[in-house]
Amino acid sequence: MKGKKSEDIGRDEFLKRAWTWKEQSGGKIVSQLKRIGYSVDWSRERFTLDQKLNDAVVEAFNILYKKNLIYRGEYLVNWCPASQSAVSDLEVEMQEVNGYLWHFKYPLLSKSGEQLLDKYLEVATTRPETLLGDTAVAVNPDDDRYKKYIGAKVKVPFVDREIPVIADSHVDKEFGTGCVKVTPAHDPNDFAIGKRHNLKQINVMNKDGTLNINAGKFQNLDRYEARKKIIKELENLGLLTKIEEYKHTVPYSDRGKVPIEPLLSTQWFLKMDDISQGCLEEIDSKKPEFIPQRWEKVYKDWLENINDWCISRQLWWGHQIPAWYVLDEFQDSIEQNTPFVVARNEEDALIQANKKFGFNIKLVRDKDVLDTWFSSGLWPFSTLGWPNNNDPDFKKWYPNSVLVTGFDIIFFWVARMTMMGNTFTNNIPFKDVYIHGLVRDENNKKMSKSAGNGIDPILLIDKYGSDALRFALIREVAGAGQDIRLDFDRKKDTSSTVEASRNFANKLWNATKFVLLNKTSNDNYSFNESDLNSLELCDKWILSKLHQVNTNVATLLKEYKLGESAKLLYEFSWNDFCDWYVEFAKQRFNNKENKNRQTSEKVLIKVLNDILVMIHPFMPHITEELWHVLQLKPEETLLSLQKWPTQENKFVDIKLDKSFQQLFEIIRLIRNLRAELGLKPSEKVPVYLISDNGDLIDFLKILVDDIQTLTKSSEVLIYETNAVDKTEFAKSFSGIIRDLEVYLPFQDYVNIDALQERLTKDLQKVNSELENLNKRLSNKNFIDKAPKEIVDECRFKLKEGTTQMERINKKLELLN
RNA sequence: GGGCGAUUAGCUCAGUGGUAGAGCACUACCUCGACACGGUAGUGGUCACUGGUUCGAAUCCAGUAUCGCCCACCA
Repeated sequence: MKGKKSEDIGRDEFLKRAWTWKEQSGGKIVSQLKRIGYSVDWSRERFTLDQKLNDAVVEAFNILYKKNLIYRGEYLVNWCPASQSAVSDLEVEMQEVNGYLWHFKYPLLSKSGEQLLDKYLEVATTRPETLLGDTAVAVNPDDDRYKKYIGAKVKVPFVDREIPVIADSHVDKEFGTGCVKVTPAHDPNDFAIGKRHNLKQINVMNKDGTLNINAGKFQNLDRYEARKKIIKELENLGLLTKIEEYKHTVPYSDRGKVPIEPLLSTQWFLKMDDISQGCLEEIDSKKPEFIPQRWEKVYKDWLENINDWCISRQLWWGHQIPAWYVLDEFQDSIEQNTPFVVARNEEDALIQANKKFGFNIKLVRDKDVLDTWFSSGLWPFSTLGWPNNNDPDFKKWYPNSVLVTGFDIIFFWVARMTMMGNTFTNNIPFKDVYIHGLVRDENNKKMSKSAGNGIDPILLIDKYGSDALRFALIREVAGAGQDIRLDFDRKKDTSSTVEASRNFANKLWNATKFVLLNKTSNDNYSFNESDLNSLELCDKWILSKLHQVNTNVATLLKEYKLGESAKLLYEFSWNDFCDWYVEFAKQRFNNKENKNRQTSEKVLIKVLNDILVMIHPFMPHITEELWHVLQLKPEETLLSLQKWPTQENKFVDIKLDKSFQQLFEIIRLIRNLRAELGLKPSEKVPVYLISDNGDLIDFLKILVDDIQTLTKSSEVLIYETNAVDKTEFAKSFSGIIRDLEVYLPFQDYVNIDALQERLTKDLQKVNSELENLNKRLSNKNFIDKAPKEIVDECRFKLKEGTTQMERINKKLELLN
């Protein structure tokens, strides 16, 4: 095991060796060291600890120590025998294993003396080897079976220790035999019982997981070998009564991947009660505010049930604990010594004084280091110059605005930062905590290094580009912190979600190409008075749309709705701008006599510019590039530094939006009718638009050329209802969009069978819809209780549906 | 054992009281001067299940199932 304490190679040597491991560990060592403030010194080929960060850590330790929040004590800690270090509760992972529950008997002694009775108490355990450290047997005080034995003694086999039978309400009468062997030095539960009953703590294990001298004849055996041997010998003694198969959870070390051993040892602890209490008070007033909100409960629950934090680690990397011990010439162990903690930069003075006065004492610094999360918890302010509260960075940027992170790190990091921040700066270090989802693999499993189910982002970046990957992930995070299941095809290294984003990037690229091809001047895109007067309807429409998208995206971003923002921009760019506006613009550019060409250009550039600026945070590279060629900006002028585009309110025109919406529906209907007739784009036929809505007629007349081109019609004829004789359209397909009728006369049609089939299907659909509407409208309750608008809408739909049905019937008639 | 989230088109997901949407995939047509990584028109769904509230439920409530995650000292 790398960095194993027992090798005792020394801190310097470790860092030297770590340098040689940095490659074979795949960067793991480097990232771990960097995270706690080591930097890479390439010239000296070693890692060095950032002095400023180290000073901050020492300062923090001192403050906490002086407030009596840090203490050193002998407690049960989660001991990882592989890395030979204590680990915190959070680094323990529970794993379900198929194990056994062994039942065996402890011989009872008579109450008066040492007389061995012919009676036994039966206990059950999953870890028989710990019996060597037993100091009591506990029963429930209300258990009638065992009441009479409370106060008696039993004899522990092998070590021949006489231990008392005690009563403790923790014991469950129903489970196992109802008798629990109590091993205060090797089980957290038993430790608590031991405290309550003042039991001796007998440690039977060494730090590497082998048994120690207290284990008697089992000394030096590994914990699992000892288990086997003990079971065998218990059986030989006739004390083993039952072996039950038993599924239970065993704590494993996250770090060493071996079962944790609860071990009695001397460690440093941080008292959490007061600190967490402070944060609990703050969270009541939304400090910090969690987005999505549901994580607040998770954070709160954890703070409410927190235990003291074991902050010492027996590792070589990290910030060494700034505590010193005085040893006289005969001592070489610090275990039993009282430490004293000194402030930063005082160590030297201490050593000097010691020398100067010729004290014949040894000063030894604690060898342990701090849990990496101790220094990470200081990160929001230690990186801004703290403990110097007058540092300009600290003054300007603290508290931070938002922390973006995954939920897996709420306890490790977020809570530690809020607690440290609250303690040292009287401030929660950030206003908002945005918790994003995690990427899952195609089997819905969390991606992790250890499971090996990760997706190498480089594969996707090589194939689609980093902008595409970034945009795809943002687009998918829509459901506020919902996990992302990437549709990654492992065999082909493809993902259709990322591919769609790549296509979008390509669309932006080509839209910009179109604009550049048609650009005639290098003027900027700001409008003057004459431009405003020569804006056409479609210009006004796209500017109105742009304004709305702009404000909506700004609002969504403020609410951290990143996915929705991305989707909105995607739709606006592709559907409104590329599909419709660019097509309108083509018309204007193709018309050589167009006097407003300059204005059209300006609108086109303005809209594209704003699209690029708004999409920039989502697709930084391509937008930066396109923006530069569009605006002819020098390399040093960065899009990243541009302000969010502003729009003029006067461009918003909801009525115009609605008119265009109807226009699009009309165009789609014409295309649809042409498709039904099987007309090829080259086959041009006239189309008749008929309405008694004067405003609509005026509107359509202005855009008549656009309708003609976009529907590939030979002619678009617009009439008022009473000005036309509908019998002329006897042989025509028709449709209706609100108050406008569309007629498409024709000579021939193709694909009669297919069309007939489809029309019949349409008819069925409309019929069932009408049936539904009729049912609702004939329901008295509905008429009475539903809002008027809904009822009216129903009536309108019924009318529309009836006309639709007539038209389909007519079409079918014509086909026969 | 406790808690949280998910379940909607073949796939990945939006939609949170008025009768269902997007992208990909699929079908047909289209190389038309930005783009085939494209355009146009389509096909495709008992909104996991069972009850309840309501004139009306994918949407609100209760329960069930499946999947996933987090927390937890039953020896």
